[in-house]
Amino acid sequence: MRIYNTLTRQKETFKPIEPGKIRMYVCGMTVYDYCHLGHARVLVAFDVITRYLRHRGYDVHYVRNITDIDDKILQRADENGESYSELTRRMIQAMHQDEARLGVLPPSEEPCATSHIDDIIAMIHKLISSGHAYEADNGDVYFAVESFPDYGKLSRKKLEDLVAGARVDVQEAKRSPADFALWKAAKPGEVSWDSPWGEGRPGWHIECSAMSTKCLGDTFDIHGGGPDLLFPHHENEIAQSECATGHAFVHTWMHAGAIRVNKEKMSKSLGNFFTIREILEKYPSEVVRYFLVSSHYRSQVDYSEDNLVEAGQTLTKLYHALRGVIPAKAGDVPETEHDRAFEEAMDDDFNSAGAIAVLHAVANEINQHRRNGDEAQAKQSAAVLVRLGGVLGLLQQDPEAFFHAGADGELSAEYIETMIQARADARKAKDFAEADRIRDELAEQGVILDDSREGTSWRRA
RNA sequence: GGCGCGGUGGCAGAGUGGUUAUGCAGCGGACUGCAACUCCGUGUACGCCGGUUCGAUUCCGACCCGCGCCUCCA
Repeated sequence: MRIYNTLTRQKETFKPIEPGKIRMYVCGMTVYDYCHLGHARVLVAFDVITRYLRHRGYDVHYVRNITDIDDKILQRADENGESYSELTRRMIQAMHQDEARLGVLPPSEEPCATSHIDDIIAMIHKLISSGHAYEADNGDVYFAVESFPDYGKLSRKKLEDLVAGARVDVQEAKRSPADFALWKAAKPGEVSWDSPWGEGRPGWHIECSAMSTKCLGDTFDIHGGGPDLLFPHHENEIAQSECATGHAFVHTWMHAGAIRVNKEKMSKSLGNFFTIREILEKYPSEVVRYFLVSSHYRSQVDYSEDNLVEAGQTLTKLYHALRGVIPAKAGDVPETEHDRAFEEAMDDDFNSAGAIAVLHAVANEINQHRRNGDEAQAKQSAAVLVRLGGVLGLLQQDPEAFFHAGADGELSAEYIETMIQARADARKAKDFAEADRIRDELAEQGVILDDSREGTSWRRA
């Protein structure tokens, strides 16, 4: 299996530190607002990666953190007139709902920053005593970037360039402009924790270093996250962790690609981001997941109406192959050439787009068997399709449920069934004008009818 | 300015030194009361210019264009 490592900028043959086991950490979200599409991309990407690694027989310990204390959380809670903990409680709950709807399995562990203040303080303490951090005049504690010769190895930045750059926040209290906060002194009235350096709270980067090493050890296999975390967040994590533990931090760094919206960068500052729940009002959740999985996790994807509609059409085709076929029992279906082709694609840096092409080949095979009247073979192939789809977190619904799922305000299933019966009566009486009128009427309301020997089934457009 | 990624057919999106990606859409045929679904067939491709090679979309170099990070953001 080969995985692209951001640290070396190339695909490498993957070898776990401990045979058969994989320790993975992914930066989760800061819970001050609902999850947006960018979060969905990272969530789904690492969900597919975890599912595939497990499919390959690895015991995966997947840790994804929650940042539940930071400036944005305090600011938002203040605006809302609620406590920071009430805000984060609500947002964590919402995140779990969104995840579940996208078919994202929960991580093995989900540590929160505020539950690990002791570990964070212990790590800062180590950094100060080893000369990698210092307490500044303003009460903050900073990491001394110049004390770590490897600083910049992940993002390939040179310290002199960063220091010379105009965008670095120059603060009097810092020794070097590129130094970053490990501990922030509390302002009056702010929520805070006691520490050797006075009341305050952790900086953003330190929690990930403290929690990842706490949960997974000084050195672990994979660390992932969104594309914009590469610098400074992950660069800083490396500096903190390697200085504190004296060991290499992470073997393989993985970063998902960015999401664009109608060919424009999606970002907080542009205000053009969509939350997952907004998107799920317009499209079925599995269509959104299919859209995300149908391109490689590192590529940039463009969210647009056209692209989502196409994803829906394609997923519909796959479910059509499964409709009316009861898959054979998984245990009765030996590995096929499709399984091998699927794994060949996924072994190459999780090429889910290539893997989906295999799904289409299997669907085509089901349809051919059915056309040839070979139900037994169709059941076998259907089992393969469900098995491989499951590795991507797709095609696990009952096909009828997928076709019938509708939003509020759409025609009810009962009404549709009644109309189908009326049309069947008309057809029996050879009153095709009436039959077509009913079909057209339903079509106008977004319901498409499919006739077959067994009767008429329906789906929503 | 510094660092990095990419330009594939109408669209989406893989991949490869010589042989079909795949999907959506289109066209022709079969099936159907007519459709839908499905099946069969079919067209359109690798930004530009050089180089290496028997042969390059695939390797190398220059150029053009797009994008990302360098600032809170996944």
